[in-house]
Order: sequence, then structure tokens, then C-alpha cells
Amino acid sequence: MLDDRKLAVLRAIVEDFVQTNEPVGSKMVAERHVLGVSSATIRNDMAALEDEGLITQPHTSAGRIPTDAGYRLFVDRLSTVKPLSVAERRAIETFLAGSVDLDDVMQRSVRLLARLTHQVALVQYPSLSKSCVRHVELVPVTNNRLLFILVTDTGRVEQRVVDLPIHVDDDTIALMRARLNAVVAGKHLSEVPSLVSELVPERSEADTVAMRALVTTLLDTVAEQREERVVLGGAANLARAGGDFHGEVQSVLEALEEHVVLLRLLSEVTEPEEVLVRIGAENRTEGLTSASVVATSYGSASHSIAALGVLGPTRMDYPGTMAAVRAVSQYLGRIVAES
Amino acid sequence: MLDDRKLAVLRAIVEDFVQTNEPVGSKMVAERHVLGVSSATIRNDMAALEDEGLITQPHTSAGRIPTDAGYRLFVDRLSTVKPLSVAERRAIETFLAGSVDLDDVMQRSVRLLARLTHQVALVQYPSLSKSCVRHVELVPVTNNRLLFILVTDTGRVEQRVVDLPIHVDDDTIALMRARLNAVVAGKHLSEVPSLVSELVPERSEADTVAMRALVTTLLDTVAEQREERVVLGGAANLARAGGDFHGEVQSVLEALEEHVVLLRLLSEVTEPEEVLVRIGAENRTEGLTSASVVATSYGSASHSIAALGVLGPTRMDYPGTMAAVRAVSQYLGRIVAES
DNA sequence: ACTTGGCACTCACAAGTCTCGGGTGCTAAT
DNA sequence: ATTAGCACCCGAGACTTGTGAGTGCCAAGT
Repeated sequence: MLDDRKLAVLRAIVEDFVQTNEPVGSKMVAERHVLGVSSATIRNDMAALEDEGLITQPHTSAGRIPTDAGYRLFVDRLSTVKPLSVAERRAIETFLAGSVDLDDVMQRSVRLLARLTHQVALVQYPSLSKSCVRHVELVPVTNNRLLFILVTDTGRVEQRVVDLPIHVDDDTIALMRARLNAVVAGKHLSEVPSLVSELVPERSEADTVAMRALVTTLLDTVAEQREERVVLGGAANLARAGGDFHGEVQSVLEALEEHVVLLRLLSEVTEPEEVLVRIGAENRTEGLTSASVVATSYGSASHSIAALGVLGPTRMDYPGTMAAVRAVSQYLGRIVAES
Repeated sequence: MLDDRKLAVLRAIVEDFVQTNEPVGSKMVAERHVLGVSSATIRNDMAALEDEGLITQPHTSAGRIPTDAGYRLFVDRLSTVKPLSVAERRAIETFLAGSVDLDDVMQRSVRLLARLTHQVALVQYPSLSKSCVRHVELVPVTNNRLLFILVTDTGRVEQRVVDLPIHVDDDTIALMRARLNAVVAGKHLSEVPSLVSELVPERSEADTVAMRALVTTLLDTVAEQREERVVLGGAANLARAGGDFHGEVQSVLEALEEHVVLLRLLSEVTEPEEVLVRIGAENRTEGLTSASVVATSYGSASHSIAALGVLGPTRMDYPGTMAAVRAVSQYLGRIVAES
């Protein structure tokens, strides 16, 4: 049903439409691409493609534009990965080189990705649940209040104020700190809950209570929704591509503010090295029906730490975007790993 | 030149235009507001107001709309502060109540402010240079690398990785930590540079070197541009008010991504309690010529810690916005102070 | 000296009409 | 199976016209 030439026609349509943003007709395809057949033949092929639901015409007697399914087929079987230019690679390297701490790295990455792809960029912070504890710190604030600080090997620093039900002196705090660290340091964060719950029933009545409060907070910190942070950039690119969103720019912007939504978008990345593409309605999110997400994970060679990607109109340069996303993920993985 | 009735006409024009977004004509003013004069009289007044540069007509023979100067006069002399409804005050309180740490507070505040005003909200983190050191922590990472953590009394936690030129063992670190804290704890951050530079020339050769590196970083952290953080929310409101920006939504979005720009917008707030309004071209920023900023500072009663505000189209409900901004600043100040 | 009603004038905007051109589908010939 | 030719379709843009809200000005009224 779908011979090679028909696919070639589909590819031509996608490429032209992405570039020009205008419905592409049989004549255009015939003259801009060397297919060796006439426009009439292409018309027939187009009719077939339309039957398959891969392309559609916005109104009778206009050119065709790809449907979501058309894009899908394009990225799955028709697109060849476009290698980045040397200039681009250099740009990535120099851009990420001067970073000074994790926040900075995230910040730079997201900007870089936005600039490279001309889309809205999303970068997730290294996931807590995939990190190891490097150190736990307790800082007294007032008599019965202390600041709990958690440092992971991926460079994240989470802090939280804990209200203790009782007064604790500095010695006790030092002790608690030592015990906590002894148990928890170097451990994977997923193990922490079980490790820490054994910790409670020791010592005097007083610090049992304190400890219990502390441990609860610690577990909270680990478990909490907020553990996953995501930073985004390049929102201005939305305005440029505004028309593509059929006036639902507003809902796209709203979605961007709901970090929970963004996290869900990024969350489905599973295989490392693989670039996930979700097209239009495929991301089951109100208001993102004419948006696509290109995402992948980053981390050390062995296993992924978190995800990153871009969000743009369905009419986007998939090969180029995928290449950029992958490249940034590689550099970023390297940087986070070595810090 | 500008008698009371002319001012009343101006007020009527501003209010109506803000509400309807349509040029308002003499007839409308006459019938929607009780001025006790006929439309012809109002026409004359309008002509006068136009001569003064307070209103203008988008095209001949259409209604008038306020100019920047018109808005200016309106907020300076014509607007009466609109008190918040009880519901709104309650909303503020409950919304900010459940916050768990500083990041959370900022996050919530910005959302709240955006919802209240239907504009883009900006909230600056407590300024480092106006905070006091609560505690300084050093966490070894590798032999010659350590994580430097600074905790302020406003709840901010800044961290930075320091590369030390030499190996330091745990004892040395403990010592350095103790010495640093002794000197610096409780001190205002602006004093820190001078305090800390006296600190160096003690002890053995080895930690002199280490100490020097450490101190440099500390100073950097304090001095750095990045010390000032700002968080923003409600960008989706831009889309709603999109038309007001005469198609320069893009540049507005770009400006929003430049946190430096935002900080400058907030920076000029000086008097506490006072609400600063910058209208249109008054904020000397490329691309924000049809935007207004309403900002104020927040902090404890005595002195301000940082600023917050909203950004929206010049055509905005100034009295309402100013009230909301002030209210949030008061609640926020209270919360930050007591933590 | 203001205020007011009246009147002529001016545009922006919406609706209606026309043309143009790229695009389609079909059919008959290769 | 491919192609050339042809009739037809319809959206975009140019042009026209009518309408109405709004203005400016003047002469009359207070």
C-alpha cells in the first residue's frame, strides 16, 4: 500500500511544510524534489497518503499538511539524524564549560538548548531518588528549630526547617548528625527510608522524640513531590511560533507553569540514549494538542539521572531538534557526572 | 488649566478604557458617569486634555485613550486605593500559611500575586546583601574539593563547590569551619568582606593557602551578580492581555527571561511601604515600552529585605494592582521575618 | 464666560463583490 | 502505471460601499 515513492512524497511534504509553513501541493513537490515523476502522479500518491490518514488538506483545494500520524511515521521511519555542525558542538562545549555550581549548570543548559532548537527547553534537576547521599547537615536555628540540609552526590542541596517538639542542645545535635551521617552517607536515596526507620529506638527518651521528628522530615524531603525540579527557558520562542498553536498559546503557557505537567512530559523517557518524541495529542495533556515534546535522559554512561527536552509546535524540525537534544544531554551528563 | 471637571473626565476615560479596552468617546463618558454636563462640554474638556498630552486618539474620529502621561497623572493624583475584599485577604493568608521553606514561600507568593492581579508576578529572593549570616558549613567532597554552604537568617541557603589547591584533612576542615563561623556568624553580610580578609594570615602555611581559596569563594558568593534571585509566575496572563502589547509579546517574553532586567525593574523601589509605579516608557527597557511595573519592597517593619511586584500592560487596573501588591508584600514580609 | 444643541465631516470597520492563482480530481492517451 | 489536459473549487487579497461612533465648530442660551 505504501511503496517507497509514496513515503518519499510524505517526506517531501513534511520537510517543505516544516520549512515554509504553507500547505504544500503536488506541483511544489514535483519541482522542489527530484522524484522523477510528474505532478499528476504525485497527486495520486497524495490521495493515497490522505486515505491512510497521514496528510490532510486544511480546506478543499489547498495543499496538504502532515497529520500527527504523518509526523509520527516521519520520525519513526523517514528521518535521518542530522549531525550537529562543528560550530554548534563548539558552542555547546564553551557554553557549558564555565559553570560554577549545579544551579548554574541547569540554567546554562536550558538556555543553550533553547537557543539551539529555537523552542522552549526543559531540563530536569538530577532526580533525588536516583542520587546518593553525600552528607547530611544539621544547623541549629533556635532552641527547638533546626535547619536540615541534604547534599547529594549529584550536587543537589535540599534544605528544610524542622520544628522539634523539644529543646535540644548542641551536643545532642552533634550526636544526631553523626548518627544520621553514619547510617545514611553514601547510600542510595531509595534505601534511606528503610535505613533510617531502624535508627529511632536508641538512646534517651528526649532525643528519641527529636530524632523521630527529624527522620519524618527527612523522609518527607525524600518522598515529596517537590523533590523533582525542572527549569525551563526560551519561552519567548513560543511567541515566534505563536501562530502554530492556533490561538491556544495561553493554555500552553499555563501548562508550562505547572511543573507537575512538565515533569510528566519528561517522565516517560526510559531508555537512555533513546530520544523520545511525543507528537500532538500523544502527550495526553489538555492544551498541548498542537505541541510536540522531544525528550531524552541524561546521566553517566551507566544509568540516567534525569531527563531534558524541548517543547514546540508539532510543525518542528524533528531531526534537528532530536540531534540537539541528544547532544546537550550527552554533554550535560558528562558534566554532572564529573562534578 | 486643568480644573476639577477635566480631571474627572480623565479619570472616567482611564477607568472606562481599562475596563472595556475600547477608545472612549464623549458620549460614553457623559452617560456612564454622572458629571452633570453634556457630551459637548466633555468634548471640549477632552480637547484640552489632549492638548496637555494626557489622552490621544488612535485615529481621527475615534474615542480617546490615555497616554502614559495620562496614566501617570491618574495614579499620582486621581486614584484612590481600593481596599482588598475580605475574601482576598483570607485567600492570601491561607495561601501563604502552609509554606514549608523559603523556596516554597517564594513559589507560593508569586503564584498568589499572579492570581490576584491577573498579571505577571515577580518576587525577589531576600537580598543577600541585606541579610545576616546564620551559619557557614564546609562539607568535604573529595580530597581537595569541598562544598561551601552559607545559611542566612532570611532562610536563604547558597552553596558552592570550592577547588582547593592542596589536600586538606578533616581536622583542618573542622578548624577552618570553626574559625570562619566564629568570625562571621551573626554578622551582616556587607561586613563579611572586611571581617574575613583579616582572617587569613594565621596558622601554618598549608591552611593559609586553603583558607585563601575559601575566602575568595566566599567573597565571590557574596559579591556575585547571581546573589540576587528573582522568581516569576503568571506568564500565561501575558497571552490573555496579548493584544495590549501591540505584537511585541515576544520581546516582553524575552525581557522576562533576562533576570537581570527584572532585577533592575524591581531595584528602584526605595521607600518601604511605598508602591512604585513605572508606566510604559518610564521603565527604560527595550521592548517594555507598552508595559507597566507596579512594585514595592517587603521585609520586617524596620527595613526592607527585597522587592516584589507585577508587570502588565500599561492598560491595567492600577488601584487594584497596587492594593494587591502592597497586601502581598505585607504578608510576605511578616512570614519571612518570623521564620 | 461657560455650556449646550445642532450639524457637517471623517474615518475605521464590516459586509459584499470580484479576480486571481494554486490546487485538486478525473479522464483519456501513452 | 504514468502523464497531459481540463474543468472546477475555493481561499486570499483588492476594491467598493454603507454605517455609525466620534469629532470640531458655531451659534444660541444661561
